[in-house]
Amino acid sequence: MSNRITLKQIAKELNLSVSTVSKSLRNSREISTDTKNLVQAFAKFYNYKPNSIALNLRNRKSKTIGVIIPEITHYFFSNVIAGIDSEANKKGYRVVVSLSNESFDTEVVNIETLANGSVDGFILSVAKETLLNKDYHHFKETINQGMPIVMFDRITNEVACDKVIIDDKEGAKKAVNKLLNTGCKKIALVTTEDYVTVGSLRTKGYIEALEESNIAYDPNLVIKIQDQGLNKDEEITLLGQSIVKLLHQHRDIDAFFAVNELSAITVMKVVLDLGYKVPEDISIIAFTDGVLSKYSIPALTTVSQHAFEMGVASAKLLIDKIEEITNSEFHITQTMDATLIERQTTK
Amino acid sequence: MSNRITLKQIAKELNLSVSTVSKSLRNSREISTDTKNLVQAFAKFYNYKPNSIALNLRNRKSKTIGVIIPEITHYFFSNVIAGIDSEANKKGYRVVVSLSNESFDTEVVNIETLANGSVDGFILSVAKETLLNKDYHHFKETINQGMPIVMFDRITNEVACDKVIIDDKEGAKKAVNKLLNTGCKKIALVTTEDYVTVGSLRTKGYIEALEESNIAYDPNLVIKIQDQGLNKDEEITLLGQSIVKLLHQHRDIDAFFAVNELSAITVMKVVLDLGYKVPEDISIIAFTDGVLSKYSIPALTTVSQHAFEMGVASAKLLIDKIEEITNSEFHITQTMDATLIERQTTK
DNA sequence: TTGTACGCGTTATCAG
DNA sequence: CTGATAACGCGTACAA
Repeated sequence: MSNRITLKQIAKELNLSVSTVSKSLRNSREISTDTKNLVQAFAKFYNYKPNSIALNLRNRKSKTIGVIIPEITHYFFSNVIAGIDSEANKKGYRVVVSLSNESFDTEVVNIETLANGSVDGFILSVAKETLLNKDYHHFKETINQGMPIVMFDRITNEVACDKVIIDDKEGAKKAVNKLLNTGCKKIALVTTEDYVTVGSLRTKGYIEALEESNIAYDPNLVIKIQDQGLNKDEEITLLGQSIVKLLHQHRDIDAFFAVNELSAITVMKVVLDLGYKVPEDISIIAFTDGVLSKYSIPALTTVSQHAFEMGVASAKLLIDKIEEITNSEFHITQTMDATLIERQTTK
Repeated sequence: MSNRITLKQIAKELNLSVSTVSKSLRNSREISTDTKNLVQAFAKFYNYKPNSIALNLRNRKSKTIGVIIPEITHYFFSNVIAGIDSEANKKGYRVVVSLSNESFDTEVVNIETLANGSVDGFILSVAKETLLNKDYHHFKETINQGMPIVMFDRITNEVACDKVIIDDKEGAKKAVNKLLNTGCKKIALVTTEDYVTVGSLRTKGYIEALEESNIAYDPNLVIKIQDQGLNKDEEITLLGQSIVKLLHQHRDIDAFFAVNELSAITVMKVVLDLGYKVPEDISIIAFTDGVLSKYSIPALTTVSQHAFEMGVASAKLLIDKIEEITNSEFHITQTMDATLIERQTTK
C-alpha cells in the first residue's frame, strides 16, 4: 500500500509527458533549464524515488545477490555475510539471505525461488545433506540458465563455478606442527565424517603433518563427530562421551586438534573436568575464528578461517561474473591462507 | 544474462498468443484441454518459471521483508533473523538483510534504498547512533509512505509502529532476585549508557529489585560500558580495568549482573584471574542467550531473550500489516517474557 | 525543447 | 476457446 509518487503522477500534476519528467530528473540536456528546475523541485518536494522493481524489470537485473547458507547462528557464516554485505553495498548490490538449515530440499526450494529474476547470482555454502546425497542438479541448472554461482567453504568439485576456500590442509598442518613444535607427542583428532569436504581436508592435513614428522598415523586417536539425526545438544553430549572414552584408553594423549569450534570447546570442557591442566597437560587447537575461542577461559589457540575476507572475496568474484568483467566460461578457485592465532591453549 | 524462457518465447514457438499461454499455465477453464496439455508440457520441458520481478511490478508488491540490524555477527541478531526467515518462508516471503553497523547514516541509506519497492515492509532494531541522535525521521517518512515497520529489541517510543520487546525490567528483576535468593548481598551492575533503551530498562529492573528487598541502590556499584569511538577489543579492555578497580574498592561484592553477554564473560575472566571462585565467591548472571554463555566454563546463568521467537513474532506482525489483516492505524507492542536459565555461575 | 511509442514479463478484461 | 489490449513504472530511440 505504498503511496510513493511516480513519474506518471508528476507528469500529470505538471502537465508534462512522462518522458519529459524522466529526462528532467536524469538531467538530460534535451530539456530546458526551466522545466528541469520545475520538475526537480517538484520531485524533491514529493520525495520522488524511482521504483526499483520497475528498473529491475527494465534492465533485466536485480542488483541483488542471493546468499544461501546452512545456518546463520554460527559466527563463521554470519561473519561471511558481513563481508558479502560490505562488498556488495560498495558496488550497489543488495543481499538476500536464505537458510538451508543443512537440508537438501530447502536448499533446492530456496535456490529455485530466488532464481526467478529476484537475484543476479548466488553465493552459497553447500548443505550437509546435499554433500551426502551428492545431488547437485539444482546448482548445475541454475548455472545453465546463465546465473553465476560462487561457492565458499563447503564446496563440491562436481559443479563448475568460482569457489573461495581456505587452505584447509595447510591450516591443519600448521596447527599440528605447532603442537609438535611445543613438545606434544600424541595428538588426537576430532573431525567430521568424510563427506564434509572441509573436514576431510583438515584430516588429511593432520595425517600429512604427522607423517612429515615421522609419526605414525593412528586411526584410534581419531573421533568422528556423529550428527545424523541428532540435535546439537545430543551431538555434543555424544562427543563428550567419546572424548572421555578416548582419554581413558590413551592416557598419554597430550594434545587435541579439532576441526571446528564447538568440538574444541567440548574437548576443553571434558579435559578440564577430568582434572587436566590446559595447556600444561593437554594442548588444544581448533579450526575456527568464532567468539567462543576468543572469549573462552583459557582462550583457544585457533586456525583462523578469515570469514569476513571470504565473504568479501566471494562477493567480488560474483559481481565480476555478473557484470561480465570476467569470462563466464573460466572458473577460478581462490584459496585463502589459514593463519594460526596463538592464544592460551598451546604452550 | 539469464536465459530463462518467457511466456512470449513459448507463445512464439507454439504459434499461440501470450495470453493463451499464460492462461494455459494457470489452468484456466477457458482453454481447451489439448492446448493446455501442449503448453504445460512445453513449459515443463523448458523449465519455465514466471519472472518474479515482472509479477512484483504488476502486483505492486515484492513479497520481501527488509531486515535492518546493527550487526549480524552477534548471536542474538542472527538468531532473530533465523526466526524471521522461518516465519517469512512459511508465508511465502523472502528476507533481505542489511546492516547498519550501529551507524545512523548507514541506517538511513539502507532504509531508503530498500524502500523503493524492493521491500513490502521492515523489521529492524535501531542503531546505537540513531538512539543517541534521537533522529527518527527516516522511520517516520517510511511509515508515512505507507510502508509498515516493526521494531524489535532496540526500539524508540517516538515512532508509532508495531514493536516486539522482551520484558527487560522484569527479566532484570528475575536475575537480581535469583542472586538475592541465593544469598548474595552486594550485587554490582554492568550496564550500557542510558540511551540504549534495553540497557536502561534492565538497569531499572536492577534498582527496583534491590529496593523491593530493602537494599539501598548504590551508584558506586554500577559500571557503564564505554564504547564511544572504541573498537570491541578496546571496549573490553577498558571494561576489564573498570571491573578490577571496582572489585578493589568494594571487596565484599559477591555478585555481578551484566546486561549483555560479552560484559558478563569479561566479568568472569577478571574475577577468575583475580582468584575468586565462581559461583562460590562471586555469582554472575547475564542478559543474553548467546553461545558464549552456554559453552563458557563454567556455563553462565542467563536471562534468555528468546531471540528466535522475537524474530517469528516480528515477522508475524509485519506480514499481518502488509496484508492488511490488522488495522494499520493501530499499533501493538508485544512483550515477551524473559526467562531465567540457571547454569553454573549461580548457587 | 517536448512528446510518442515501445519494451521489460506478467495477468486481467474484453472482444472475437 | 483464443487473442488483442492495457496496465504495473521506467528509460530511451525516434518523431515532431
